[in-house]
Amino acid sequence: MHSVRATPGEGPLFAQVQALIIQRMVDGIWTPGERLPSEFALAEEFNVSQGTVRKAFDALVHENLLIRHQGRGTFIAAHSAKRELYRFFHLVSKDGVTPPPQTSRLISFERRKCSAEESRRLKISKSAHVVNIQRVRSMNKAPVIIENIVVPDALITGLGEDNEIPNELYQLYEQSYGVTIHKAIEHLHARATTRSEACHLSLIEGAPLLEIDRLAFTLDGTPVEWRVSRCDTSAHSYLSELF
Amino acid sequence: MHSVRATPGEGPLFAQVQALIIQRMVDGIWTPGERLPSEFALAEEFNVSQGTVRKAFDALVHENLLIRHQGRGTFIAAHSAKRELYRFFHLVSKDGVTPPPQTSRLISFERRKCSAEESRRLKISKSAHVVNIQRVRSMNKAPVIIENIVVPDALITGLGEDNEIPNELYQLYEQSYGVTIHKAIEHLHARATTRSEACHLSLIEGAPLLEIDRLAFTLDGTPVEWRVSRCDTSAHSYLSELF
DNA sequence: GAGTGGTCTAGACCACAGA
DNA sequence: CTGTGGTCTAGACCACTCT
Repeated sequence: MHSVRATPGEGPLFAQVQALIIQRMVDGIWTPGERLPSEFALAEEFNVSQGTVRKAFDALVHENLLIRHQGRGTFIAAHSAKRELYRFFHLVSKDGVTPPPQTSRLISFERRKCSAEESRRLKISKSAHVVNIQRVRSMNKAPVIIENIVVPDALITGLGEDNEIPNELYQLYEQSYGVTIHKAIEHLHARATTRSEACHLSLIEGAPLLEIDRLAFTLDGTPVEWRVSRCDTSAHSYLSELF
Repeated sequence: MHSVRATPGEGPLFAQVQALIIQRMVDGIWTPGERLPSEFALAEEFNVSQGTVRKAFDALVHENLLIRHQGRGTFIAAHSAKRELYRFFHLVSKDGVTPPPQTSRLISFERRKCSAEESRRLKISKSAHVVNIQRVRSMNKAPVIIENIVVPDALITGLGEDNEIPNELYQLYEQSYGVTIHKAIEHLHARATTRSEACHLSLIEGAPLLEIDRLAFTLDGTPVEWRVSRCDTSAHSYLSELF
């Protein structure tokens, strides 16, 4: 069969195996939560040794793309509320380190043509449409974050029409639209609260706010969501661990 | 010799090898920049196979503790200006992503008894002494950050007496005092500029500032430095990548 | 018990650096 | 040329899960 070796591709075998696995995820052949064939089965299919498949798996596990369970098998990683909390939500309460439970209140929801900036950030055509969600997130019943979320309409057709908008959007993208968020880049600034923000967050106008400007990407590097969160950091802080 | 197997310790062999290697770094037997024995040499010493040593090395390379050079050997990772920039300095210019060159201006330097808060954060005795540095960092000649740095005096005796205080302190800690910063935890807040900060940063009082509260740790988890940086984020942003 | 991943070993060959 | 890490293979045994 020589599925891998017949097309030598580039570089080490394990990297080629890795790329093939990722490609199957991108193509939707393997979906989040699904169990992969065993290491030996894949080794036979790709005509490499089991150790080579293992090495490819190892790398993908480190990238949070696969999850192994001894005795059960290897699975495509899926977003879960718990996982999401730690990976993509870095605001922690000031004293304890525990991320408090959250609720969201929708402020506005609209489907409209994208702005020039949105077109640039999301790499979509200037005439494309987007879904724009604004909401306030509360922790322990106190409003803490005001979020402005922009997603290309094409990626999530029908969102908000027949279904509720859940707290954890990334699970929704994944489960309902087959869009898996894999990476995000955040730019943080300190900004003064505007009048309308002050109203939503029970702050005074001009108070310092932490602004988190996040662009989220799928597996193949396509930007999927642009989210700007403005956070009241008087009782919380953004946690960043450097290794 | 069965150096590893004779004392079965706990868990997998490669993890024990890993721990032994880390211990030698903590003990100063192997110092930053130094070349380690080859995989085969260590395998013989520890009485394991070369593959097991390799697996231990792999993990340590992922943790930024070792660096491999094909054909040359494996080395203890050392802080370099370039490495430091990417690992522990996340402020980037707003437009380009390139971290601009920096200069520092010393505001104050003193050796004194630690405060209660400093004792708590640095886990040192309430009667211990600390070195306290305050300085302003500029990027492209404009003042951007005001830093307040507190280090236990015991760890860096003599600092600032006979030598200059360099821009990159972590290199100094490592090279002059054998203290290697391996991990840091940062808590970010938005804060209003105080009068004295406003003066140093050429801002108006009350303008929003990004405060970075960082605790830095050595290999064995000892806190070594407490640093609070207050940043003007009008032309820069704190970059955080989530995977 | 059968199947899976987890660990460990042993040996082969390659690519690179340095004397 | 020698020694190093980089890759790949093959096979053994263990620990865990499920039926």
